[in-house]
Amino acid sequence: MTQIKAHSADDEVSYSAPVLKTLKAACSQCNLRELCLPLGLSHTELDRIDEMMGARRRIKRGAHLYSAGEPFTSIFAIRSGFFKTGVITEDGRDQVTGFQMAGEVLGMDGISNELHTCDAVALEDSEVCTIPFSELERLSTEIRSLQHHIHKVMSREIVRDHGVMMLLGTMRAEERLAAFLLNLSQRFSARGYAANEFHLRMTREEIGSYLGLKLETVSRTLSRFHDDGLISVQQKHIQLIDQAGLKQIMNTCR
Amino acid sequence: MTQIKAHSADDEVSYSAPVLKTLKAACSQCNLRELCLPLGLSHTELDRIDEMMGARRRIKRGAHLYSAGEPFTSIFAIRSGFFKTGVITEDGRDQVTGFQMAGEVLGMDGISNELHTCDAVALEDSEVCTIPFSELERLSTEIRSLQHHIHKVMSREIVRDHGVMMLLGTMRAEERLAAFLLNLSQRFSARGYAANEFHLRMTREEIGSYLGLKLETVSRTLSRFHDDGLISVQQKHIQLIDQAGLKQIMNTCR
DNA sequence: CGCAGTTTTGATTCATCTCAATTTGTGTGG
DNA sequence: CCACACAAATTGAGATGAATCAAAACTGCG
Repeated sequence: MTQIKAHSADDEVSYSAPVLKTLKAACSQCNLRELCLPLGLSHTELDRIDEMMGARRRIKRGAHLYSAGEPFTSIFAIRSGFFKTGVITEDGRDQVTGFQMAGEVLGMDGISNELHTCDAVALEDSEVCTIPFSELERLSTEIRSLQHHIHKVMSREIVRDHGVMMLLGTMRAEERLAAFLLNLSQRFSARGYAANEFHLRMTREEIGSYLGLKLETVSRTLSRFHDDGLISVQQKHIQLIDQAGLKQIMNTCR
Repeated sequence: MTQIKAHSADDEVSYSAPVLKTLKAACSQCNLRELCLPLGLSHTELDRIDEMMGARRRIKRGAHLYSAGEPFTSIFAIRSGFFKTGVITEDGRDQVTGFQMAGEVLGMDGISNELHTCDAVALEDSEVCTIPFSELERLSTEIRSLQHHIHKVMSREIVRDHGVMMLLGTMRAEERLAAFLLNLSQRFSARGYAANEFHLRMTREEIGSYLGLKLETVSRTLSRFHDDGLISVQQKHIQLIDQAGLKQIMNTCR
């Protein structure tokens, strides 16, 4: 259902290549390349990667890119948009495991059992590049820098997860929120967006789930930051006014 | 300092191979092979893997296998013993990110930046096989099942981390402890040890750090389990008396 | 045998959750 | 385009689970 939209990719009409070609992701043309791929690839290597890539897919806000339990075949590179990933237990508990934005890779949890182990949901209309995983493995036996890059990306995910464990295991609510806001800021600015003014794509409940807090606590803590002049909050619109102050909270709180 | 002991590996004296050979890990001889390596390797492939492997290393209880900030060159397969991994922030906060036992792989967090990002400490006298990572990458371009196995192992680590995030984010103290004990039990029994009687290698404080609780809470909760007839606790000696009851606590608590 | 590190247990405090009411925002259909 | 309904966010008051502080008991090691 979600891939129907791929045909209407309106930023691709200028291409003169045959229809089938326009459905595919073209890394060689992509300005996010340095996020998904290693540096220093030759033209031939890039061509082979273009060849290997699967279709682009548009995911409407609220739609699932994949769900826990589905068979795993591909990982996904986010071309534009914003996602959350999360797991749900039998007894209905929900844990958001991460928020992902353009240039980040989704779905690597599925490799271990050939099944996706979490849900990936678009938080705004998004576009992803499908990367058929066994194709990727095949090609990476020939392009060593590509192979190493896969390892790096997976390792980065592990390191990130350790950071979240630290956050959940040792930090109090204020510290968690401060860390969360600073992390978002840093990632937005790395993508050329404003570092201290952004729009939250997720609800307070989703933030809370990610940070191990209740939505009321998230709301209250944001209000306190607001009152203390650290940030400005108007619903989902956030301005970081005193980044140094937020950093201080992250460390000094205890 | 920690690798000095490698020479005294006393279970290797029966080998007739030259000294240098006895220092190396021999996967082909290892009964933990199915945990570290893919199934269905040919003799030639196994030989090449043996060739690629680095030295075995003995790590005394309390010694570091590696520390955060050290340059990354190898991952490690645990041959025997027990480890903890953890991160420490500048402001001195300590988070145990995992406990590892025989057959599990350590150090994959280091791939992303060529630096170890956490500490790995032996909780009992242990032995590990050093796997030089760039050698492993080289060889895995030739042995596809090996390449896929690396991906699986890393993916499994990501899935495990998500489980810990769920635990830290949504569970109360009793649930965390119950989940922790059941997880240990399951891993011990997968290695042929008793499923419901084991020795904790870590302190209450280390358990607490892993579970996001204070050591007093860990102790109290264990005592409560004991009083309720779910387990028997005598210091580090644990018996699971009512596994079903523990499972119930994991789910029904809320 | 004694000492240091670990664990247990108790009393109290505090941060976060829970429950509840209100306000604000958003999307849909008349 | 407005009004209505529903979802999201804010705010308050009170309950509670885990942290903190403190002291005692146990373990193992030199």
